[in-house]
Amino acid sequence: MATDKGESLWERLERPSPAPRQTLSPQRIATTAVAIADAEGLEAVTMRRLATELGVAPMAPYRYVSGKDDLLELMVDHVYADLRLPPGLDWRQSLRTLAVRTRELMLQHRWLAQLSPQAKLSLTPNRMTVAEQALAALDRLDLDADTMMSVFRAVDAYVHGAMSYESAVSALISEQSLSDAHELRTELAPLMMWHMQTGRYPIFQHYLRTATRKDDTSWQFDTGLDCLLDGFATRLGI
Amino acid sequence: MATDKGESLWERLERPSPAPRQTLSPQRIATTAVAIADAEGLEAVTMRRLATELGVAPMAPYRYVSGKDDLLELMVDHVYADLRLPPGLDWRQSLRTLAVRTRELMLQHRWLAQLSPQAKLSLTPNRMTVAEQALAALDRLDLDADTMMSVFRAVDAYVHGAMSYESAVSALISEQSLSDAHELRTELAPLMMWHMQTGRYPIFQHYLRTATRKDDTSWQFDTGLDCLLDGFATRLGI
DNA sequence: CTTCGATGTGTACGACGTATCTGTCGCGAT
DNA sequence: ATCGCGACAGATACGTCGTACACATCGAAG
Repeated sequence: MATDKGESLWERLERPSPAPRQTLSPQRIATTAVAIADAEGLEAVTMRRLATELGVAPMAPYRYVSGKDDLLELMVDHVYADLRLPPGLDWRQSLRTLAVRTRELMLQHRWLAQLSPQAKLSLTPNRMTVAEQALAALDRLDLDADTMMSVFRAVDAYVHGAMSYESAVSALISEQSLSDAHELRTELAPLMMWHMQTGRYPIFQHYLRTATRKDDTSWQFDTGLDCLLDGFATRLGI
Repeated sequence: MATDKGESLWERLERPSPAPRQTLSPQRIATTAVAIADAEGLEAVTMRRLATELGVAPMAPYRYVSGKDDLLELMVDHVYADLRLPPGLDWRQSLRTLAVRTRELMLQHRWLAQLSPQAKLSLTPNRMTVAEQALAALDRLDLDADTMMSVFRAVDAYVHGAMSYESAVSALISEQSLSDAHELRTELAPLMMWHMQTGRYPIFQHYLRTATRKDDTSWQFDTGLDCLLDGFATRLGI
């Protein structure tokens, strides 16, 4: 009923030609969606917003992704394309750079660590490639298949868990447009104070008073990671 | 305009008395919401659904929780009340039972592991208590505050990361009403086959063919955990 | 009896994901 | 040169969600 409304010819000619076709592609959709998420956070990534950004009708992207879940998978795969492991490293160097690079990736794209677990689970080509590279480094050790995989998974679990926490904190910081972690703590102080005033958390309180690396997230990440790697070394006999 | 519509007296008398007041409480809200999530998954937890289940108008719970985020925090705190560490354990036993109990909690409430990281981050009394208990076990070791916290955090990160993965898989299983993990694999087979046919993942393929504990998620969890604990032991000199 | 704060109700709005129908382009076969 | 078809994008609409806001109703204190 709206198509044959008063609009005729001239108006229709006025309308920018529906583009030389092939405006959309999974590539373009992925980069655009990632750009939105990088700039304004995951909650800004909306089917409608994506379409607007692409200069296209709300339903258009559905030709390429079956729904929002698909879009998220596409985004994950897209950013993981940047993650490659240099060859020729021993198992420990491999796992370590895997972990560190993944962390860097998640710091660059904070939304990555905020995705729901099932979006991160996705068996995506670029994620598979990363896994394969890490497994390749472990394959030389003559571990049985189960152990090899569980070593890989343990590192992956640590990285994701640690980054979930770290990027939730950093999201809190930028959400309130605070400049650094120290300001965050003074912001959160009332809540923390309330907890502490109950006197139920003496050791935690002691930590808050005496710790000197509360803001050194890299150190915290690396320390835990190195412990984990030490564990593999001792338990599996290098 | 709807209040003084035709409705008069008899209709108003018919209306069930607005209940003897104090129908709602944070407690009741939490248990009800948790029950919904346990039974039908996190996506079934809706403000409207919650209200219906409580026998109350959609906006009523807002007197007690400021929004959906608050509700999620309340739910997290509620289930963590069940998690206590027995006293008198050494540091390793403490961290291990902390991890294992947390895993059990997340298996009991699969939605826990599916929450967005910022919902899990919440500084909730019962979570604080758990942390305090774990830190207490570490406090006897004379580590500096930073190291102590990073040990605790590493275990927490591992647990959350591992359970994110595990419960995403188990959600996939129940989502398609498959009876066990083996059926899942035959269901996922086409996708996996497609990946394998590319020939780009030879080591992964080797794992799929020769691994015998692919479904033993407890073993996988415990193995990674024990490696991590070994790592603390060696790196920190017990 | 009146007044008041605490508590639950009713209604409504805007945003979101997405099903479906319709129009239009480009290309290969006739 | 034309026709028709399949791939592509537009337009519209529906149902559901979170939640803002104004109102009604209760219990108890004055």
